[in-house]
Amino acid sequence: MTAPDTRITLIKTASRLFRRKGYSGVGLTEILTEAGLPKGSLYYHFPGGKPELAAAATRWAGAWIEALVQRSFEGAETFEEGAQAACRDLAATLAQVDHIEACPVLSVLQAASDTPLLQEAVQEVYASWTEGLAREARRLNRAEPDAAAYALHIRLQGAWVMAYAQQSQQPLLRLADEIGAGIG
Amino acid sequence: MTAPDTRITLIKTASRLFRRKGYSGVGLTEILTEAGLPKGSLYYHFPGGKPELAAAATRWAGAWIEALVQRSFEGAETFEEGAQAACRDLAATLAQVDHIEACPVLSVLQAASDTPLLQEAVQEVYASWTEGLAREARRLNRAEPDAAAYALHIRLQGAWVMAYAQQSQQPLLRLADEIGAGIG
DNA sequence: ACATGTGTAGACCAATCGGTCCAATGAGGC
DNA sequence: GCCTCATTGGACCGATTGGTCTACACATGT
Repeated sequence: MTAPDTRITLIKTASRLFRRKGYSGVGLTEILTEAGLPKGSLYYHFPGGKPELAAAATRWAGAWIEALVQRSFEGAETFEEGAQAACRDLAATLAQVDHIEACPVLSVLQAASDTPLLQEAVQEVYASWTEGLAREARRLNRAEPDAAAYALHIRLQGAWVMAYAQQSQQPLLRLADEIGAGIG
Repeated sequence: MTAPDTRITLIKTASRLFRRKGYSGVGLTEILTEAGLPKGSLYYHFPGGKPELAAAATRWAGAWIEALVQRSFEGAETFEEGAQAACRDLAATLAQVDHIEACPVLSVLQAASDTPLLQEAVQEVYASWTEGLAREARRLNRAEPDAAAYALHIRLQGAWVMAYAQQSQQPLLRLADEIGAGIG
């Protein structure tokens, strides 16, 4: 396995496991077993150990989600149209696998408070998301773009939590309908 | 320490720690040290061990939040008014201590998937919250009470997550303002 | 052929994990 | 005084935790 492959394999595997069981719920052994890699590789690519790996995984998954949302907004003519599409696309993506996974940021949030490296990554991803939504709001001439972006971020976050808890895409689809009905 | 005191002490201590570090992030030793109790007491009152304690803590904290929200709605004349009050009361309560704590349900969510006892408690609390909000919506003659209650639940959840992540009550206060402005 | 350096493989470590078990304690009935 | 039983105190267990360290494989340049 070439070097960059090892790194990205670790990130992907860790991200998936963290989103399913949370940062503290996953051991390094489990990550390495699933990735088919020895411990030496992990500490070679991530000298900072678990926190550094988690920070990288958070940023990677965060960027992935951001790209998904941005793609949803591409064809939209109004902010609400884009928001609806984002909800539905996110729902569809989460439902692709048997188990609906948590938001990647959420999954490491509880461990972030005493792990500066992780704390930083979390803040960065959240800020980037809100910023990305605000950019779309401005592009589509939405009134009060920052407030609208922030409100959407909060609702997406909440719906995702509910979807994860209930293991159903319904909360996200319901949110899309709400937005379509002109609420918010 | 009398028997009921021991039980409630364990529940309160566990609830606080879980909300700060998550279910998997807290060890039994830490809970017992903070509570000033030996291991024997824990397994006497909660033979099911950590999962049973966590389930009890989730239900206890869930009921506490529900009571808080219900109190917020008491003086309201419209559903929106009550919702606003709930956001502000929740924000004020969370800000009472130095560290803003996560939603008690959220804090055990990631461990619930492979712990039926916990899974059950989580579902129960969420259902009870939505139901409680719907009851208020009906009492205040809100149109489409169930949808309104569900939508508020999602927004509260999302704002709480953001408040926890940013360690600020601002997201909840902002949500209150939004609702006051007639959005949603 | 040999030196160099990047990565991999995995043994090993102290500390901590959740859980079990039993002796000691102490209040209340007799 | 003594018995009873609910409860506490804490030693102890095997498994797992995140992390360290060293030996080795292999590609590359010379």
